[in-house]
Amino acid sequence: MKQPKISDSTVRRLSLYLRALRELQRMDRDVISSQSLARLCGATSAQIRKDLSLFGSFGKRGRGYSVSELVATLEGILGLGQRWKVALVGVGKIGSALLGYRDLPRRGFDVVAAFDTAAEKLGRTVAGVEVSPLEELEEVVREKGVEVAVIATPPESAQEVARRLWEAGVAAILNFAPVKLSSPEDVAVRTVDVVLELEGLCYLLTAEERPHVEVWR
Amino acid sequence: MKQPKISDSTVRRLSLYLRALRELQRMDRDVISSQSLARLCGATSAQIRKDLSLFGSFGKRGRGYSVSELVATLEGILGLGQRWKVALVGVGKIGSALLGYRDLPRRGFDVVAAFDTAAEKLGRTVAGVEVSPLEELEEVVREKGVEVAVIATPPESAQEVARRLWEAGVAAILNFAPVKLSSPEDVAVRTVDVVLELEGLCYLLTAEERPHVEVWR
DNA sequence: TGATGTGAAGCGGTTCACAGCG
DNA sequence: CGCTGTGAACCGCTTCACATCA
Repeated sequence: MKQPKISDSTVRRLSLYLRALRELQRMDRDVISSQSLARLCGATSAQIRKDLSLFGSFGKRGRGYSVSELVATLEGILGLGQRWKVALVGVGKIGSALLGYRDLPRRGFDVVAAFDTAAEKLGRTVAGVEVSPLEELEEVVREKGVEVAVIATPPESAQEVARRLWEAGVAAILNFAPVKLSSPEDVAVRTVDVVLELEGLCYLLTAEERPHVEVWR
Repeated sequence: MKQPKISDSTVRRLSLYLRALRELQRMDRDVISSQSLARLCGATSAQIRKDLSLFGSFGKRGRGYSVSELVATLEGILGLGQRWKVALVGVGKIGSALLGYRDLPRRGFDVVAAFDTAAEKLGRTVAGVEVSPLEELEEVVREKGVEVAVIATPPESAQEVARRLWEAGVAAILNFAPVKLSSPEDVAVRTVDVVLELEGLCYLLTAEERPHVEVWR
């Protein structure tokens, strides 16, 4: 099976499947059909089989999939066979919340460095990680071998921080600042914007209330 | 122009355009072409024109769009002409971070109620909002006229909380718990899962390193 | 028998290319 | 002349339907 082009939505779903499968694993379920799995993660069975078939065939006809095997397979595909070293830039409200988020180490992500500019935060240790001054970013990132970064700075600084991160060798960035980051194409960036999500929900609310407007403006 | 079916990705982009346009407004820019706007938010000019054309025609040929008019138009489309009352369930790390997040009120979302089960948090006021016991959810939600809710509870409680929310009349839910919420189709749900985003990034990192694997498993 | 794996069909979103208009 | 608005072409993801095989 050749390594094909995988769409972003497929990758998202693979993560979704994995999340559900781990849940099943905790419940000691050891075999599952694409149909049951579909119900658990809000997909369709055909979609699941198609997604998996992009990488190989992992099921047994007439029976279904082995939960533990499929977990291992998906972890392999997603690159979760290793632990990832994460740096956090910006130790404000969101940043601190992430530092204390137990699911990160539990799922293979170790926050090994944190940066901020505010003098009163420097040197303090939050959830076992010392907060370093932003000037030392390049140095610490290289020294500790950081692979993934989370940006939780104000929007004004995000682009600049991002540039410094990838110049220091970070190739994946999760951005919580509400700005579009422009980046070289060999750097992977995803942005999470809470307000944007809320706005999307509100569109649906107001759209329902006006089901058949004739002229828009 | 009839009210058409708008895809989720279009709605997301409209929010994206709006974010960039507000930025432009702050810089006193008053007219912009689809092309320049495209550069600012990582889209294509054709995409922007197509998206907008679903709702009407708002530009001037040969000139571009009026920034302030387009902001107003998009706010109208997205239902942001009003302020929304938000309830927060779960005042842990993420919940507290959201309570203190200034962009919410700034962008039209007022957190008017917060709930938790932990006795030591009850009655305390976080960022101007009193934390109420979870039992009072229905009562407070109805009393205050809450329209939108944010779930930031542990995953085990999320589904139950969600059900109670929509039974109390909440029609839009932003969910930070890493579980698939099943909901009636007249309730809008979006889930933000930080670990899932990180996993997606890691796929790209490892996929780059193995550009042409011949046999997958 | 029952569920997988997968070509083929269907569909919806994106891009193209240009007519239309200020 | 420049940029919008938009039908038409294109492309890729999703769904269907069934041959396949444990």
